[in-house]
Amino acid sequence: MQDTDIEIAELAKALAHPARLRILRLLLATPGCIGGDIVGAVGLAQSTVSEHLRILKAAGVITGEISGPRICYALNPAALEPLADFIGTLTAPSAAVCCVPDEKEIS
Amino acid sequence: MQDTDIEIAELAKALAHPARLRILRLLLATPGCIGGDIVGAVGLAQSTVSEHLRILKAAGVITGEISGPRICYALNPAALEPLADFIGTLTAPSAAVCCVPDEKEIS
DNA sequence: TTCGTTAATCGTCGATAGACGATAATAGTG
DNA sequence: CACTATTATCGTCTATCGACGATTAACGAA
Repeated sequence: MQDTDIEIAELAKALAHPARLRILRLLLATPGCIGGDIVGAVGLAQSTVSEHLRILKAAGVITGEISGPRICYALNPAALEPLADFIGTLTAPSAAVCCVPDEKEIS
Repeated sequence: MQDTDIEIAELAKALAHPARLRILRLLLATPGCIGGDIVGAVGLAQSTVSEHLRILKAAGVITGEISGPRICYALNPAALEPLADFIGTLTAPSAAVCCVPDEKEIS
């Protein structure tokens, strides 16, 4: 159970910064690819934003795909499942499962 | 939206440590009050555990009630709702609501 | 190939987190 | 009141985070 907790803690740490939440919201609101627009949107230095993107990528929350000279970032919400499950366990001690059991392959 | 992100980041930070996750699991598995049993369970120094408990309490994730010479800690899962909502927004861009609709007003 | 654009990396700095032992503070008991 | 048990706080240390400027790497276009 310890490595699971470590994994969940890593995910939570990835979300534990307003700038990273902002980036995720930005990616959610922008279905297409955006590259350095993130830098302008969060109002931080380019290197700082790159570091935040690296952290999010390392946690698996986003994916980066090279698209010409820039990089297309996209959300990977499935990576957050362990964290979501943990929160769900805490918030719903009685009604454990509420959703469809496998939403992995939807398309 | 910024203060919301800060609040969510604070919640995520509270979960961003294996020892704190362990404490939360312990509280979930122990409906009754436990005090210093947490210290023995997590295997850290008493002062360190007290600090983790303080962080969790500051985030509102747990509550502490004085019960004689010891303190009864209890989960307060409702405090995690902003974080859970955020994750839900990311993970379910299309199917927004999947659960019981009466928990909060779904917006 | 050379240039311009974009992203990642490096080095550095200050601030914060995390751990510990030691020391208070609190509450019940004799 | 004195004593014990439990918890919180303090002081200190190391490690990590977060931000920045500067530099480097990768790629398309001229």
